[in-house]
Amino acid sequence: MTKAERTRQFIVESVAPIFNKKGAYGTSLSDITEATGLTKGAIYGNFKDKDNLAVACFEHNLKFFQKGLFKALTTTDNSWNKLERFFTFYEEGFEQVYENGGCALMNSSVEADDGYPLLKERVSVTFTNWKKELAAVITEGQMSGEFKAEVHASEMANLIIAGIEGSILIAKSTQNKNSFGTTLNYLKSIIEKQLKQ
Amino acid sequence: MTKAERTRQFIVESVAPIFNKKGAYGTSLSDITEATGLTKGAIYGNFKDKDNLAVACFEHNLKFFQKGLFKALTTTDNSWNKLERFFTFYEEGFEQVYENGGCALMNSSVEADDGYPLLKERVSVTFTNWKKELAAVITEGQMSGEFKAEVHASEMANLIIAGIEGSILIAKSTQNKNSFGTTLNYLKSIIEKQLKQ
DNA sequence: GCAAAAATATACCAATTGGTATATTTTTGT
DNA sequence: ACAAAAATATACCAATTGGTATATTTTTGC
Repeated sequence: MTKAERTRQFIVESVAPIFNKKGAYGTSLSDITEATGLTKGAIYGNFKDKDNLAVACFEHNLKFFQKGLFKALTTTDNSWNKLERFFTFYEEGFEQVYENGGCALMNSSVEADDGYPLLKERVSVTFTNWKKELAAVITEGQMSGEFKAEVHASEMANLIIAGIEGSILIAKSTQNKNSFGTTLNYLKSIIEKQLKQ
Repeated sequence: MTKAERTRQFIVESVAPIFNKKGAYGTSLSDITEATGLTKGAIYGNFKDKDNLAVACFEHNLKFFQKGLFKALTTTDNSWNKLERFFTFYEEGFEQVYENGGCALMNSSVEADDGYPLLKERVSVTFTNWKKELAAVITEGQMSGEFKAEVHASEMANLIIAGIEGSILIAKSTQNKNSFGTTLNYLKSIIEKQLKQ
């Protein structure tokens, strides 16, 4: 690992939480130099411009989430246990998400709504993939006879994701951490009723 | 209605959609003067500063929503019909919300997360009130025997709001308008099963 | 229709923004 | 350990930012 690579990573790790909290518009270069202790020269030596740094930070913020998703859904377990692991991952990871400025997907989506076409597209694709992966687990459970056949898998996947994102939003906004876990568990219990034979 | 009041309203109406799309950080004074055709002098003659204008715009963006909520929930109808009206209001109003830059509550919440303590507080209170009003309708339905007694009203209210907000987020992000209505209806059908005796 | 008052425009301000050319320091392979 | 290369710091840039003092225009009550 070369010096440059280490510095790049150091910058991303230092700046990613700030971008997530303040947004790309809201984070200034002085925020960045202050957080890293580096000068503009060093920043621009490692990243072409602020937009490129913003995307790198988004990817970094997303990695944590993607790993958890992957770990939960790619097990040899039965389908409901996969979904349950998925819910547990969110429950356990929420504290960190909360302290880190909330869900990077939501934040980036809201900010990239106007302008930032690159980031906007990245967010859109991530949502779509997330939906697909969840829907696949549901379909799989239907094929094996574990889940009810009449459930519309992709609608259900959409609702689960919506419920999670909305719960994060409310918990953050009302500064009520506990409300997330409560709502998530309630959602889980309803989903379970809907899915299980 | 004095000239100043008319101008204030004109400014808010012209600028509110921009604030909702670009955010308070992202909207510059030149955006504002350009959109209104007025000069800085006129803007600052009517609003103390940008923050005050931002709050006024937020209130304006919220009015539409609050009126609909009020209309849906304050009828002499039975409780489920109230909730159904509520869902219908969102379904019908979504087009406008979509074109206007999304849910003002969500956008403001995400942006006001860091800084903007005044706006942050306004958003928090609005969410809390929304939750209370929904929960009250559910409790009312339980008292009259229309809804199942074992349902936890405020958890259910939280889940409904989370589902709606999350659905807006996904629909906007993936630029799939239809997904909102589909998810909303699915949510409604599940809630109905949970609530009705 | 005419002063007084209110609203708006003009012309400015310091501070900050993202970004860059160049000088200096630090890493690197040998 | 030393020269070449890479990384970082310094010093600058034009443009834009939010904001204001003052001049001008428009509205208002009489």
